[in-house]
Amino acid sequence: MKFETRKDEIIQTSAILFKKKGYSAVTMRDIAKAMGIKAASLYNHINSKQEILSEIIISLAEQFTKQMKIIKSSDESSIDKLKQIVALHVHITSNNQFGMASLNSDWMHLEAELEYYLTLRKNYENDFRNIIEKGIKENELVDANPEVMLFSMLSTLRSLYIWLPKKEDLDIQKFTNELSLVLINGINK
Amino acid sequence: MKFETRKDEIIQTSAILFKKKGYSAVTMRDIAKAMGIKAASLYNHINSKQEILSEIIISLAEQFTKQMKIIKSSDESSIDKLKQIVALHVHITSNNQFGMASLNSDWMHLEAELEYYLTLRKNYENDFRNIIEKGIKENELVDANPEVMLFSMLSTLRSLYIWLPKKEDLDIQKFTNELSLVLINGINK
DNA sequence: CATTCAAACTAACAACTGTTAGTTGAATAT
DNA sequence: ATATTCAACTAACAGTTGTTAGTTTGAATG
Repeated sequence: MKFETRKDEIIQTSAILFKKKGYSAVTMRDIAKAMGIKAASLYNHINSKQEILSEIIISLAEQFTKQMKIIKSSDESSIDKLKQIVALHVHITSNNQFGMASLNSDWMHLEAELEYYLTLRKNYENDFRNIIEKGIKENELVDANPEVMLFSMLSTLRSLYIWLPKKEDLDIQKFTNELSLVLINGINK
Repeated sequence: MKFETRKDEIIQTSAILFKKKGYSAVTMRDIAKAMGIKAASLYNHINSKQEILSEIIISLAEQFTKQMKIIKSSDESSIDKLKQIVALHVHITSNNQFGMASLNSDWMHLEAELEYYLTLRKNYENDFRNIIEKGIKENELVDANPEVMLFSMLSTLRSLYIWLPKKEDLDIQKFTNELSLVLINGINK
């Protein structure tokens, strides 16, 4: 692992610890110890513990928002858009295993940026839902409850950070295809 | 809400707070305040904060284990067993919205009972996996990666505690059927 | 009426929390 | 050589943490 700046190193080190124990259970002294320095030294690079969490979560949330904007305004079929969403989640998660844990488990500990995060998430879910609803309307998808479809897909995609690390020697492209298949075509023969 | 004992009331009240902020961010004073008493008074009924978490999580994990044992040793088809697993998760989660949040998010803060919990979980996942693999072998399920199938279903089922509460006026039976359909048959027309 | 007892209370503890202030030494720039 | 900057340090803070000890209360029981 290499780091752009010392601040970046603090953030990535923190993300590892946050994934293991959660934001609240990790102390500034824990983070410092993991870096081989004293807690007070961290403040030469960051302003607060809160800032660390915020940097981890917001940057990831903005990546999702940015890519979703591209996906939704493309002119592909609904199924293909859904496949692209699957690929998006696999891609970001495989590159940010630890940060994604914070995004999913510690977002409620955001303070100044909580509202902003919730807006990003709401918009993302709405875009996702619209793609599903259009797919149903245009007879690409089965006529089932779109809310249940959204819930099922999103739950799986949001849990990727738990599963991806367990398969270290994973072919990402292959996994993306397998996952798309299961999510879209189900498991019934 | 009514409670069997005062200890029970502490556990259920704690579960509500744990869901909102996580185990580590909830203090004994928070729990006491929510009950209208002082923190020290909690210790007339419980031995430690840790015990509260343990009671919440282990009792739920044992419910799953117990029911899985029944499902796996029945002589139904693999598909029907999977449908029963879906129903099991919906049932337990709808009755334990708050506790399920701890089970999914705060299990790593177990101490004395951590190992026991991990054993229960591992066994549960193995039983789940065996049902899927048998389904593939007997041509009931598509010949896709069973690990991906397990991951996808289990992720969705484990996230139920987040989604169920949002649909207060939900017909549980109907929801169970819709969810089974999406998980098993997919969303593709 | 006296006694018992569960369940509340007050007061305190030692350890730990995030954070600030001021200092030091080494590397870099002038 | 001198000055500046960076990034570490020590020491300390005020507040919070889980928990213990000992005490009071009020209702049920004898």
